[in-house]
Amino acid sequence: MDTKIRQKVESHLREAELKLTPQRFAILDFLVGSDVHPTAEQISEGVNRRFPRASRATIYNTLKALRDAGVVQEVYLGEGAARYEANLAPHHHFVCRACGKLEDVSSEAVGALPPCELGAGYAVETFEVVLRGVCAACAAKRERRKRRR
Amino acid sequence: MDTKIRQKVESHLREAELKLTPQRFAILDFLVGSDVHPTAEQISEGVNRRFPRASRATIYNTLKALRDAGVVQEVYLGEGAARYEANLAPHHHFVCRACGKLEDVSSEAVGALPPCELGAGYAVETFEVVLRGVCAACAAKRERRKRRR
DNA sequence: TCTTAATTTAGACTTATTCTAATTTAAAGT
DNA sequence: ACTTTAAATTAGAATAAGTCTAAATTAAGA
Repeated sequence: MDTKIRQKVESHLREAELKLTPQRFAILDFLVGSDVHPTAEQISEGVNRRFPRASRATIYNTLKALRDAGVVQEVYLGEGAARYEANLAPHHHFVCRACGKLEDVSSEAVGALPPCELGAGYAVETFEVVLRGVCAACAAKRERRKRRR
Repeated sequence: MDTKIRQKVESHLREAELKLTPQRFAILDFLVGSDVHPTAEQISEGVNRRFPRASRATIYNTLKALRDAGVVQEVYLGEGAARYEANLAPHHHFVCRACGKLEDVSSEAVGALPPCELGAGYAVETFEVVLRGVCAACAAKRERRKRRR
């Protein structure tokens, strides 16, 4: 494992006051090195290609612990399984209607939400935005198809 | 059933080119009359208190059909089960961190998203916002608790 | 090294949802 | 009203995602 990533992972675990177990290293390392927002199932497959193996319970326990520690984000899009990522920069998501790809969108790109009127007494602390549409690659494909006609 | 709601439900079903079955009436009627974003399970319980009964498969099939027809919205918050509502006005959601309550937030209250920079070629068509924080009722409760000390 | 609380494990269990194949029915046509 | 038929409904089996349990292991502090 890349030493730099290993150190990053280690500091995350320490920060979260979690024991530094090989399983946790493996899971968090896998997530740090992934940009596809894998499901628990995919994380399990990826991690278990090599030593150390992690049981299903450990995969779920670890993901939950890391989520609670604010080290990973859990994303629900209603496609069955939750998806995970280790992107710590505040961000939102874009889902392509055509290819289904899930991409991160930086918080800055979305900008601040206009102060919303929720009635007196409401305190909004965070917000998540899911943008839906067609990604550049799919849009280009469509354009080409159109031109061919 | 209230004649007005029945007509509303009927026009929705016709619009969606769905057969007008008693089960569909019952399900959609239940949703129109609910403001709690029930789960499929809760819809099943509510509908099956009285005639006509609807099987589990029908509940799910109907909700999916209505969702595809744009008549109901399916909301996923990662709490296990999907939740449903018949609010056709464009809107977003607020989840209270303290009591877990899910509330609608009108589109106007949230306002337009600032034109986001997703890179060339991206076409954003819709977006959903989930606001999280503390609702007025819970905020008041906390305030009272604080003062008592 | 010893201790202990935290962690991991296999596998059983639960919950949410989908599937299947047989039966029924809404609605269009006569 | 009566027939027809594609669509819808049904009970229950099947699947998928995640949680729980209780025993075994282990990280980390004394």
